[in-house]
Amino acid sequence: MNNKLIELAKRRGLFWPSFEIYGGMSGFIDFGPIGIKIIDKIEKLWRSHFEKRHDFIFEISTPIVMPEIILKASGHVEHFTDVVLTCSKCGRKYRVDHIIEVEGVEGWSMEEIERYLKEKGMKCPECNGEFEKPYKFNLLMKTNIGPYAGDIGYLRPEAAQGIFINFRRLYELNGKKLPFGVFQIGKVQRNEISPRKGLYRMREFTIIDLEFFYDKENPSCPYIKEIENEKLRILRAENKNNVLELSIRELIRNEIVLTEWLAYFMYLSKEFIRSVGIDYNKQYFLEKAPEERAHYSSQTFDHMVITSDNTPIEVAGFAFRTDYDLRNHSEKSGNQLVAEKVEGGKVIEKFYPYVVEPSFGIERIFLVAIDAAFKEIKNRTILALPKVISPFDAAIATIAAKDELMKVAKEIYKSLKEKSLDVILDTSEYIGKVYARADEIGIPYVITVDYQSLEDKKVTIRDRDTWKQIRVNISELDIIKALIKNEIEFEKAGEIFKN
RNA sequence: GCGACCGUAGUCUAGCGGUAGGAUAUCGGCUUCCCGAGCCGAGGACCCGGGUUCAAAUCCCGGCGGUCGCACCA
Repeated sequence: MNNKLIELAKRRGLFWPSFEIYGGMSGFIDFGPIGIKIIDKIEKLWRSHFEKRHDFIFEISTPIVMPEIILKASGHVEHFTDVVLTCSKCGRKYRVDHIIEVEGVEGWSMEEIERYLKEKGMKCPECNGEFEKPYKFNLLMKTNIGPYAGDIGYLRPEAAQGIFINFRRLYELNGKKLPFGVFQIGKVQRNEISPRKGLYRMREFTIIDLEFFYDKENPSCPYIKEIENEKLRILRAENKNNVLELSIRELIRNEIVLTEWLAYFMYLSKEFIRSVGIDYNKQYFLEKAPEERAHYSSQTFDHMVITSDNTPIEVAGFAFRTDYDLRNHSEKSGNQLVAEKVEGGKVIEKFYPYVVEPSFGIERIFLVAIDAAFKEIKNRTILALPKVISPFDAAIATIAAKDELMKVAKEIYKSLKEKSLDVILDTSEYIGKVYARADEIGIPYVITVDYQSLEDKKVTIRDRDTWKQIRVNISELDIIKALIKNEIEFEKAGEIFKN
């Protein structure tokens, strides 16, 4: 990631490494006042794409700590554990299933693995050295719930399980109708072996998991018709060299995407990621090969974004979880997490709904958004964020730090706040500095009170991207709302202003 | 976890055995001032611990972090 962007982030309060005064700890990031505002707007924008335009998608919130039994049922305790083999000679580490290619090796005890290695005389494939004793590495963060050591808890590695285990209630709340989707936004933890690359691989991060439940015998998505000609860029698992550009119709007809709903959500995701400032041609969906997929998934696409230094970053995942989770939790809990088929007022069948899961990493979306927005023009740094995710709608400045100008600026600040505009007052400095500072954190507009404002009750609005200015009546400043939504052209929003 | 490099004000950086310097940011003063403007003034730093030395930011050892490469990445 761009060093200048990191420096900007620390200097202007977007984010910085956590626990700094005690030396720090990689994999954790603190978000500052400006970073949080951007994150908040990204979440709002996500809601406007996925929640607000559907009446069958709603939000819940469940605990971060989970009793062990839940993550055992979900398969995470078993599958999130890697048995690692270390070569005593060259120090390379391998996952045991990469060395011992025997069905069910994940279930073996450490002793069994050690005996097998000895019997077969297996050595390090790189240097032919002997292996050390195998050991388990679990990516789940472990804790105890209450005072008894036997009550093991884990910090959730995904927000999904909190939704699955509530299926019965959620299904009831939706009037026992399918399909419907439930999401939650929250922190999750994964004990990564060696987190790197700043914001990219974190031990704690914010996820949006959307679990969408539908009847597999009625799998069609009514929105597909509207979007079937829209194209997605796809990288197939069997041919990772060529990005294919395929329409939604082709993806479904050729069974490249196995379910209509998954294709629909992938389309929404493309639009969402575009709205945070990422061009179509910097996005693609990467199909995961069977051995690359999570244990619960029958098909997975990763939504990738190519950053300014040409690195692909996974910002979202689309998994076809089938009935894996509801089935497992039903069997392990003894509760029937099922939907009902009713005919003539009678329940004639109970079944497990199928699940497709769009899952988003907020910090990564934040990362690609600021990366794409970062520009250097004429020795100036500009974070050209889309206006909807800018930390503020506008800054209010004065041409000089004079009391009579400040008074007007404060009145404007107060009245725009009352009109629900997200504004900040920055009146203490030379105007060029205010503009530069506003540019650096991506504020799209700066409203400036000058001496003439005292006479004509007008102020200038300066545009971040063009540096053009218009002059508008103070009483009409809520035109900023229309400007933010791109409902009106900047130069038509007021009189052109020139010095 | 292994290897290489690195850790100095909020930020960027100079110093590499002898008073820790600059830029920028911050604070105060002046400045009728539309793109990091100018002048004056102020405060602010050697990651932690141990060792060598008359003297350590500097050399050595250990720790903690970071960057990159290898490995790992549900």
